[in-house]
Amino acid sequence: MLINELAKKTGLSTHTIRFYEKSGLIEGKQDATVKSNNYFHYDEVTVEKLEFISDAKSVGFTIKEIGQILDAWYNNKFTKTQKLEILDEKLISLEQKLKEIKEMKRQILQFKEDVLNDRC
Amino acid sequence: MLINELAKKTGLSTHTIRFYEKSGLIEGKQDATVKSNNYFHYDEVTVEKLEFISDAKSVGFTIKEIGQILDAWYNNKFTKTQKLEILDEKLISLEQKLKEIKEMKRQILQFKEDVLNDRC
DNA sequence: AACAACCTTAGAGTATGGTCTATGGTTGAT
DNA sequence: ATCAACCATAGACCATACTCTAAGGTTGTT
Repeated sequence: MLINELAKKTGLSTHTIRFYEKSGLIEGKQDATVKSNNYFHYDEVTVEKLEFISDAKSVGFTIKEIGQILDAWYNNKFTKTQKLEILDEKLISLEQKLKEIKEMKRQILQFKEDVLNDRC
Repeated sequence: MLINELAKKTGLSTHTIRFYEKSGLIEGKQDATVKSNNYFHYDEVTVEKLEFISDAKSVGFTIKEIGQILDAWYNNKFTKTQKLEILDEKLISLEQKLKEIKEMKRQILQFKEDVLNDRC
């Protein structure tokens, strides 16, 4: 599929998709047999990747971190051990985020108590 | 205390503290009886606020959102009902974040499985 | 008095993550 | 052949959240 269809499928703008491509998160392919244009083609894996990118962004991962995860999963530029290391590192940071969010919830619930009891 | 001591107590730079002050998150007081300078003084509540700001930032709240929470807690520019509304809104967004992070954890564990079983 | 170590404001500069515009070429339906 | 709707690249512009620099004043110790 071309970029417009990819945009429609993922809900991202073509601008954003191009930005992610420039950032190395995804990659389209040009058809060597076609010489009249230089259009890029994207596959279903790219759709999956973009969906993952959206999810990963909303949990606070940076573009760089997301690139690492995608490389660990889809690419062969890392050894098995390196891939596992990267993924474990991300799991640890997710655990950390979970802890922080739970603590923040606790704190905001306390704020609510204070408001309810006119203590502030 | 003056800004330098505040910085040491909170681990934030004076630059960052001034940025937060300009953003309306905290507020120092000038001593009206002293005319030779215009130094700002900060109290223990400001220390607490800055600690909260750091925590709130790490769970992904923006400066604007943090300002709202602090206003809901410390200020009287909102009614009780409005305060509770703001805090509930933040609790909902924290729940949402928790869900997203758990889902991301699940996904990365799946990636790990795939790597371990040479499926990628 | 002189010096380090503080204080202030104003504004410039940086990194991240987009978002938009300009320019020019291609495709496909009429 | 022409026109809307696409495609590509390059680079400008934006918001957020800092981070730093410049310029000038104050304080406290020697």
